[in-house]
Amino acid sequence: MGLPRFMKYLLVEDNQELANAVSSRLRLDGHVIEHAATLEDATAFVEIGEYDLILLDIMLPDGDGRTFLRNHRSSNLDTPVIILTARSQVSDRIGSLDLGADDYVTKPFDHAELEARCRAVLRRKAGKSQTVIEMGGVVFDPVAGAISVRGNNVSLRNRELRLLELLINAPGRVFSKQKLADRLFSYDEDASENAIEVYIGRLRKHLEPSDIKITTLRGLGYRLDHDA
Amino acid sequence: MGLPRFMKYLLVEDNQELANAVSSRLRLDGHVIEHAATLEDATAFVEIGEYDLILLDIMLPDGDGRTFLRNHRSSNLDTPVIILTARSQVSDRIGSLDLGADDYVTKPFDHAELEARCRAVLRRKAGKSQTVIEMGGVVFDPVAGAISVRGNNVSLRNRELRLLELLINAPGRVFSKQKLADRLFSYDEDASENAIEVYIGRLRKHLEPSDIKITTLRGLGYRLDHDA
DNA sequence: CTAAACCTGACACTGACCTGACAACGTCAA
DNA sequence: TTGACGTTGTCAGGTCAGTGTCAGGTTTAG
Repeated sequence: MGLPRFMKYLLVEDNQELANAVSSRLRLDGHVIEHAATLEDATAFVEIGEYDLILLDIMLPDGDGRTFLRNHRSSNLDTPVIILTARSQVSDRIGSLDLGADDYVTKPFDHAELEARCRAVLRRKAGKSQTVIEMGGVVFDPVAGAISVRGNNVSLRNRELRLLELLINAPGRVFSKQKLADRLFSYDEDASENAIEVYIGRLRKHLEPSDIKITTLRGLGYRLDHDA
Repeated sequence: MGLPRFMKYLLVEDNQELANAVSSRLRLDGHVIEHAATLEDATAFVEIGEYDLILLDIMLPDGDGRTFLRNHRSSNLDTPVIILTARSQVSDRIGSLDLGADDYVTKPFDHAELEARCRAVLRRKAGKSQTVIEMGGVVFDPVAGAISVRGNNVSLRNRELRLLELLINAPGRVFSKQKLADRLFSYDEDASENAIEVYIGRLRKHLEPSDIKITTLRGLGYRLDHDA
């Protein structure tokens, strides 16, 4: 990777525990992290320093993270921003689209996943801001929560969308049904594993015209593949 | 590959029976296990010794395992942590990912599965996201659940894959049929030793075009060799 | 040479997975 | 409130890939 090795991050997050965990993780890789717990702090930080990447929580004690993002963009600053958002309805994301978020990660997240996203965004920064994921005839816009297959807009339901989101962000990787269920359902919902099978089926139907297919690995899980 | 063969584990678990089972199991592979039954003990252990991997129960008599995890992370220690959690505590294990756990296993678990997770995490740690193992024309990608032999993708079944994983992680080491059976099958499955012979045969067939051979040592077991 | 250990093609079975149908639930407008 | 509508998870029935056993053949140690 031709990227500079060490980056400077700004983490805007009010949950102290989560902030500590993320910070210490990223520091292990040699990055510099500064942490703001409020919008006010974040604004102050940005005025003083320069950052390579901003990790931004949406729900903050003194306001909506999107206001920050909007102000940031209107100051003509192109620092890439990754949104940290709670397990959410699609509607939460709509609106971030025009504000110029570069990517988003839904809590809870694997740290490996967060790191991967950061690297991806930083790599992209060399070129232009690209938020949509395109693959095998499928265009997936995570921030808007919409997909199109071979040019046709397809409206996915909430669960289908989130399932696709999980799979397409790690193509070629196996997800056990257990893991998918953990990510799709919150703890008070107890859905059977069959629910996952059903959703995989529904999603497959939507993806039929594309070159993306979801492979079943019996006893292991599912994997999204891009067949040539 | 490249990994030290013997690791030092810290097991934090208050259930004595389970702790013994896990310990003795891992010791069979030559690893060193230290066992802490309380948060207090665990903290003491971590202050004194260095560990390659920590297995951490969430519910402990003197507090929540996540407290430990949080402290551990904020001390900038990057020892990988795998959470052990009961099936019902879904929210626990999800939240733990945010706190910097590397993986989680739900009780009750197969020992085979626990071992697989441990290997995966250790590999990830050592190889900096280089998770694939390459050897004698065989590329083994545990995350994708796939292998390729001389460039051709080969789809292995669940059991074949796990058998290969065991062998390729310790090339040159002899595994008795008994040991392989222990690793491949859980307690409630009682397969004959012949099943192992069958799987070895099937795996050999897949590996035929490669430079990897599985050698039979009569009366002792099997060994994976890389012949020049 | 003999017995034990190992190999392997064939086969039956089980349970993991798929899918159409449906009921429960929430939403929205009237 | 009512009813129409979209979404969601369960269920039951069917399919089939993966699995382990077996029987008979082959190899090896002593």
